Amino acid sequence: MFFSRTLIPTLKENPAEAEAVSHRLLLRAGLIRKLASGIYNYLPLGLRTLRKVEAIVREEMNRAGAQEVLLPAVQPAELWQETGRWQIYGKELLRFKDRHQRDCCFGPTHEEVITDLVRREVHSYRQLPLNLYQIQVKFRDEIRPRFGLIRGREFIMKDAYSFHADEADAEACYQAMYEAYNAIFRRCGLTFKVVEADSGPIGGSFSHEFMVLADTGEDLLASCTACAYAANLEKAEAPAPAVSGDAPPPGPPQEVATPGVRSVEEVAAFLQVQPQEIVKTLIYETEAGPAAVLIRGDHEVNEVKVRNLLGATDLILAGPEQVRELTGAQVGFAGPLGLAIPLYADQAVAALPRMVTGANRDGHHLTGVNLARDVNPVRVADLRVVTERDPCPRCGRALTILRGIEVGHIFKLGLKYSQSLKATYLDAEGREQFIFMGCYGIGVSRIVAAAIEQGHDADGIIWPAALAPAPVVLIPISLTDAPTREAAGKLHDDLEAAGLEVLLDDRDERPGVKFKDADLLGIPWRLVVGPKTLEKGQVELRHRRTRETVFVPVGDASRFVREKLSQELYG
RNA sequence: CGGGACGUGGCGCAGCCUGGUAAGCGUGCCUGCCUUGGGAGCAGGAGGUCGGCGGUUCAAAUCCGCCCGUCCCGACCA
Repeated sequence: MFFSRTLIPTLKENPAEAEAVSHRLLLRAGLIRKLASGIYNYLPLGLRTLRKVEAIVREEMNRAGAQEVLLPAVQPAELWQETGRWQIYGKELLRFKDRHQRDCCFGPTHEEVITDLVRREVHSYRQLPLNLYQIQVKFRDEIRPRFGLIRGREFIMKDAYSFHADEADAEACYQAMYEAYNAIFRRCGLTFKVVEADSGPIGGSFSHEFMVLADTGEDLLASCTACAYAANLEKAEAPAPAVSGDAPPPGPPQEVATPGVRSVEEVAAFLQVQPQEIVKTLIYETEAGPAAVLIRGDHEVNEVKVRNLLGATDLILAGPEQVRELTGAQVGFAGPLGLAIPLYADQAVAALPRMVTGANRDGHHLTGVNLARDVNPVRVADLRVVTERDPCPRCGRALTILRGIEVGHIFKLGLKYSQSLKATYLDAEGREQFIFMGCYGIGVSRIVAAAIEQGHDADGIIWPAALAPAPVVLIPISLTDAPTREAAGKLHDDLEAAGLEVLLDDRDERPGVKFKDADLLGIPWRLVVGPKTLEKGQVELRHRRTRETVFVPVGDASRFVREKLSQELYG
């Protein structure tokens, strides 16, 4: 590969539009260019890395017994209406009409299409199990695309769907995918963590996410410092608190005037109590009506847990008008006493012998409230977000909160789509059964960005060897020096003949420019050919990450690089 | 959708408050000379309807309005 003949428009300066490291470097290294918000062109080197990721994903998926297919990007509305998602999926679903005024969408995911295919073609238990995957362009009209390839609207995803005669077989496949995913991310050279995840609106009983650890990650995860427990913060379980031995307060709740004092901090300061003695009453609206959620003042509500407990699809915090209507007071003074809507309390609230709550009266709070004694029946559950102060729910040791970028997610889907789309098979006894399903996604283009978030320094990208657009860059110091030019040309040919991709920087540029670009591009190995070292029959080999430099005989360079690389790729 | 910021040659920016003599800097690009181990130097040159539309004015990159685009924060803590 010749630098001078390849479109690699590197940038000296940071583009104004890019903030995140990976976004900046993807643009500066000339790997991508933006066409519109959240929509990017992949340039030759960016595409090469993308293909590297795809190849690893393919190999491991095939190895795990999955078969590749390619499904359409444009899908008819009818299928989505059949599963009900035409209604449920919000504005993220890009909808449009074809020339016949038929409703269509650009696929954000392919459960409908694949299930439709399988229901048409699979009718017998003899055809199961089946694991079909594709590497496809998806479109999700994100509220706010950001960070370049990390949250684009158009992106490339590997999605696999498996079909089974029974749940046990689906679980075996889930396990196989779990292992395949570990292999994939390991081979990509990423530092990642597998976490328990909420299965979300896709449904299903359990699921895992694969998180690339990076400080810039959008996701928070709780990870045990001692055992293997790790979970998305949305999912992480809070330990049940010890029940207090303290007796409830002697008298009934006391109303105290707290004019203009509404936040937990203000109430704590005003009443001279600890935040953990105060209880926040959050009023939610759901499709099934309003509900109140009680959370300790020093805790945060976990809306995913609330949503799951209530079985609600729509869950939004009530606005000031609804709060007044339901509580009789403005926001800041809501409390559980006398509320005529369903009450839900976090288990930490239920463990409090006495608490301070709003009085449902402007400018007033109640002290000495006891949940069991004073309040209407309350459903108690784990409804809060865990913190680093909480112990691990499995082993009791310390938890730590990390940031990650979600690059993979595996779900056990169950019968959700096979039932709504009537995908059935006949079992050995001739009975019609719904097909059991699983689904498994990998953000292929996101991996490219995640690898950069994890691998970079002040000079540019540091690719894992497996993902680099090319493993070697070859820099001739001078093009006018015939021996240098010839030696570089020969090395280039030798390396390519040995099956290595090599980027020969044949541009008529000064060495400094080439060094800077080589660093920016993040190519793992740099071979420099120059008159000085050539006199000694040597070339210089430098490692991008460690900056370690060795001089090797010209004749040995090709073999040497190959050895170094295979060490890096295969340990 | 709410808040904030931005939009001036390919890229990064200044000029705008205080309208005219402001189309300017750096970099990149082209030509030539020179140079060649960490983004060299000199000389010459190409390239911009100042995001769009409308308004105010004798006069608009500059003031006003609308629109479009882009980025950042938020869209949950009572």
